[in-house]
Amino acid sequence: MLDRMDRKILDILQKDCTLPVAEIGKQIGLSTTPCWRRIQKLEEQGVIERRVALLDPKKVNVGVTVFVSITTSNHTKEWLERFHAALEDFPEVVEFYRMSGQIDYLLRVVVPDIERYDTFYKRLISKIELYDVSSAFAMEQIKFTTALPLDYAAEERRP
Amino acid sequence: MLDRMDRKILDILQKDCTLPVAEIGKQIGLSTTPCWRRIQKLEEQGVIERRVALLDPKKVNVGVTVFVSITTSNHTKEWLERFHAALEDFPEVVEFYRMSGQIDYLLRVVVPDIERYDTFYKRLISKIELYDVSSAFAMEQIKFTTALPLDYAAEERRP
DNA sequence: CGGAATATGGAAAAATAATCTACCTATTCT
DNA sequence: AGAATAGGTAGATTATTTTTCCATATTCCG
Repeated sequence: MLDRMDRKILDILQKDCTLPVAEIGKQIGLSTTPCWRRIQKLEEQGVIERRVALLDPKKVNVGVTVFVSITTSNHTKEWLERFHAALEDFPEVVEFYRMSGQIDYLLRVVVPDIERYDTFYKRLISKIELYDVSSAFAMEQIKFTTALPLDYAAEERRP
Repeated sequence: MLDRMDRKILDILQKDCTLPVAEIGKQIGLSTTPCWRRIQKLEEQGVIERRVALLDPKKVNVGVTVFVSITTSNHTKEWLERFHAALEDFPEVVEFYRMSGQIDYLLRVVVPDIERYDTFYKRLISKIELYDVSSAFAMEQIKFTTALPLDYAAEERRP
């Protein structure tokens, strides 16, 4: 269970993990040591998975996001494994979900432009057979955050 | 332009931004000071936007991802602003795109379970009028990374 | 109830890392 | 040749993390 202090710490670290522990402590009303211990514990428990640098997509030339909906007719274990492995190899695929409903899989792909998406697409379908692929282009990224809501963490988690 | 060294640095920092500069330097074959200077520059240029802690979604009780496709009939400026503002207020909405094609907007929403999604959905439609809303549930998050591909950053970026 | 065990908070010191400066060298470009 | 760029070393300074030691609650049994 995460108490109010833990959630305050996580709230801060999800926005900026460069702040000194002493500063975080000050913000939440805790001295350095207990604040530091809580952070350690959150890391041990795996609540904090890691700390990473976030880059500006445009500045690394991947300003275009495409959502790719995939349907497959092949549901064998062997195909699935090849599919997963294939997508791991594409750094352009930044998110990959197995879905319920009509669509089997959903990808979020980042590329510099539409031409490059086409190149990616060709490489994808040459690597693995897919029944149906449909691409939807994002015109604008209005919101993107890695900060998860913490309100639900106050309750007991389902097992 | 980002040269090979910059990309190596970014590659490391996208995975783990807690490493000491000296250690990063060692990994890429650069002494501390020039490595440090490059990181400073990448931050000034805004290539590195910020450094954040990533949490385990399940451990903060938001293990369920839902993609929400929204179509609207209202395209006035006033409606748009209210729409954007409304979604900013929902911490469950972690991604929000304006799309081309049939669907106008796409959201990624994180919640603890389907019941909670329903609660979210009701709050959403009570806040703003939407023409059509369609929800697709992710059964499994197979891949999720904040690390952008860096191969395209080697080229000149379009203005 | 008393007291051990546990959890939590705090102060201060020790260890580590970041930051910044100065100066030197090699390479490239004009 | 001279300017500009990039890397290197060394050292001083500051900032931060990590550890140690201690105090205070709170809980849980016998």
